[in-house]
Amino acid sequence: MKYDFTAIERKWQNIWDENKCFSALNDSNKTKYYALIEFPYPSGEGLHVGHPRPYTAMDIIARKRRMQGYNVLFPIGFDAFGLPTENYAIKNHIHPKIVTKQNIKRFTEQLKMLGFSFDWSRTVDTTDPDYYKWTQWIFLKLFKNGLAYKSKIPVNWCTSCKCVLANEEVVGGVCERCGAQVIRREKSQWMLRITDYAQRLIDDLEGLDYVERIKIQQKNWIGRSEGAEVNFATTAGDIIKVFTTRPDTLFGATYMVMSPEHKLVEKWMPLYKNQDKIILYKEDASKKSDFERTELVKEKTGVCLEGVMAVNPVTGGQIPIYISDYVLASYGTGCIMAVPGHDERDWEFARAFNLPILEVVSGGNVNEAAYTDCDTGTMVNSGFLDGLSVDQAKLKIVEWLKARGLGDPKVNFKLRDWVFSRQRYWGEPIPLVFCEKCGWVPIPEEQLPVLLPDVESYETTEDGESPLSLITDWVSAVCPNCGGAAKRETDTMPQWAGSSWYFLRYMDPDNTKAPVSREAADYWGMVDWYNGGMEHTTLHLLYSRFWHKFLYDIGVVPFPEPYAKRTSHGMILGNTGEKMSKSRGNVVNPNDVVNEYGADTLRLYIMFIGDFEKAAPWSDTAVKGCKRFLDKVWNLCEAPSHGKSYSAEHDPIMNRTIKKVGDDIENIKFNTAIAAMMTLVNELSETGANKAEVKTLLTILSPFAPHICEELWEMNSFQGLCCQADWPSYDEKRMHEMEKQIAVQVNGKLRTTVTVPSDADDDTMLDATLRDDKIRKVLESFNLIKTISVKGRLVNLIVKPK
RNA sequence: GCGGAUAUGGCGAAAUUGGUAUACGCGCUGGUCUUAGGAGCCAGUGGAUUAUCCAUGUGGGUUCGAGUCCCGCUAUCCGCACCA
Repeated sequence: MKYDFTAIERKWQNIWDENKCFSALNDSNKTKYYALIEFPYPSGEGLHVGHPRPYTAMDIIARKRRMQGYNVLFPIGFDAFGLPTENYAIKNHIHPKIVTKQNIKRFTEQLKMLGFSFDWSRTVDTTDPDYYKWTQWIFLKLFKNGLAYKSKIPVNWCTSCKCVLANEEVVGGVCERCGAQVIRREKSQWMLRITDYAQRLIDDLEGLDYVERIKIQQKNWIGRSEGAEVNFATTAGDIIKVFTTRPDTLFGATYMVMSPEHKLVEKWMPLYKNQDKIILYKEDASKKSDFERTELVKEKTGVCLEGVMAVNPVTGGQIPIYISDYVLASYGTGCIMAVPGHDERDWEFARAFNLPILEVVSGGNVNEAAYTDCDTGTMVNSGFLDGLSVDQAKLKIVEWLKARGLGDPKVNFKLRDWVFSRQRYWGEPIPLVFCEKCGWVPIPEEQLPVLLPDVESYETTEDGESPLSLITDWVSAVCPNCGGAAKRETDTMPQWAGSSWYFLRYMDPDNTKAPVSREAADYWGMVDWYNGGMEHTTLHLLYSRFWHKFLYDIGVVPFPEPYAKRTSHGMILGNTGEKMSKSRGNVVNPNDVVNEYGADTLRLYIMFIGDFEKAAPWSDTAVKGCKRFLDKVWNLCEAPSHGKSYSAEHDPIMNRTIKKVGDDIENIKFNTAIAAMMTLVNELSETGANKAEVKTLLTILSPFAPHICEELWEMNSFQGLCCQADWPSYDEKRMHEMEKQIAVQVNGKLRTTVTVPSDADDDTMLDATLRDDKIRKVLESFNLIKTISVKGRLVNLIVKPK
């Protein structure tokens, strides 16, 4: 018979579906296992060949867990709010709802075609009012707990489109759509106080099984640093607060730098002798993003605030104040004390502006470069700190400042609060109204969801407000508090909102009383294994951990962290190693691969392509190798000889392969698991396999290539379905061959190999080595000084000439 | 700039974690079968001046032994808060 993958794949997908093979049960006496992928954004382009990489990986885990006897939850859904759909709607005048529906339909077909063992009965869609009702509910809880607030913050503003732009829509300082100048403009936005959770978000990483680099990136993103807040008096009368991690260098502070947006810079405007220059500089800075400001190793720019001086609190000396764009308003207090002797950026700035550079920590040469070492230097030129180490000086100076009310120890985080509002249509409406009398008032929970109303046009208004603001009927509301006239909030939520809690909804997708019932949350507990892209490490992962901790605090969920284990996959690149993108025209559509080779081949290849954690370029020709492998499997397993156990000849490799494949799956080394199965099939093909061998092969291969295994399983009349078989066990004692080839080195260089029994001890190995002709020849002219033996590996002879 | 990573044949990669570098696959070469081959099967395949020597981006170091550990370079990729 021929391997007709098209017919086979459709056949088994239907059978699995009819038998509800992959439905997770909420009442089961089996141990639960929750495997999670990042749900896709249903884009108009459809699935591309990068999607199946993480999905296949977690499908392999889910299928293996079922075979190991777990009650597995492996769900799927759609993160469907967002910019691309909205932009498509604007361009083509189609309701995003319709576009989303079409895209989800297409994605569903494509995902089903690949044979993933998702529980389709629990599918969620973030744009479904039954879902976003609970997203709004969570927002209201945050609001009521003081974690949502309004604040003026700078946004990207397109001067021509008159709308707020996402950073991604700003390319090289101009608007991606129209090419007009983009400036930074202040706008009042809803913010979430994620910074209140900063410390817990760091601390609780401790007990989690995340890949180490993910933990490191999260910690660095949150960016905790210890230091002090120091008050500097000014000749204008105001106090400037600065945050510094190096209070020990306070004697070396020879000037100050404020961000151009600092409130005091504006307040002091009448005092300046060089107003024009300052206004010009502020304007220039507003055209640059934070990224551009700190990006280049460029000449430092800035302007002195002539007319105002600051006072160094320890020396009492007056020092000048500058504004410069290398100081960001969003970090610390938006103002720094500059210590050019011991900070690189300050040093460069001081050089550019001819400012004095003072040495206050000895050990370097501050005329050559900033000396930033904290471990070895001693304090100098620092009055009462002289002679102390940096660490001692830090403690003493903070104590000194505190006693005089001039400063305090302070922990600072790089993490900023989460900008939560968007002036966009395609997002969850923020369920608040503004009442002149009562302020911001939440919509009563029983009135949720606040439905997204239909609009004529999806573009933002002239002054950058959400299109919802144009629907006057909808905007005008009654204040739930006082019954007076009120106005609805017209901003919507960012796409991150829906994806911050979706994994909870899968546990209990049809609940109309709560986002998730306590019973379901108790049973399913933490997500056991969450795999996703490295690009989500800082934002999505952090946002969802934050929301989850909040839900834990208010008693919705019984555990403080959402994900027990987190791994990440690398990207699939185009043929030439570049990112796959529509504009490059190198996107590979999985449908084409499935039509030509079948879903099993695609799944196998995408897992074989390379290290799962690293990026890998797609190759059209290399796919064939996996198809050839499946052809070989088909030929081997079609008609095996009878045999209830492995043949003596194949016993070691059978046991070894079971162990290797099982271990490799757990360690996300799918590529070497497949290589091991290829080696096995090559060996079995030489002599033919028996029924027992075929059964094991099909079982361990089935998580990777489930359809062909299921068909061959049936052809061999094995019991039940392959996907419901037990994961095979192996015998450690039966994994090894009787004999082993070991390396023989002379002075560390390989000279020959000898064959010894696998369990040979040092003496036996040495004996065999010394009996070797080549080695005997060597020893005729050299004296043996020392031997090093490594069991089962090598013998190294250290020799000297006679 | 800040943060995270990577570098091994013509290509994707592997290496029991300090012990025979290049497993597995692609490609290529030769053979075979065939009316035909862009199918299948068999053999070969790191390089060279081949009894040996040289090879894991690059320069040092530690070690009996280094792709793996340490120090210094170089190059590349990802993220940077309103893309998802």
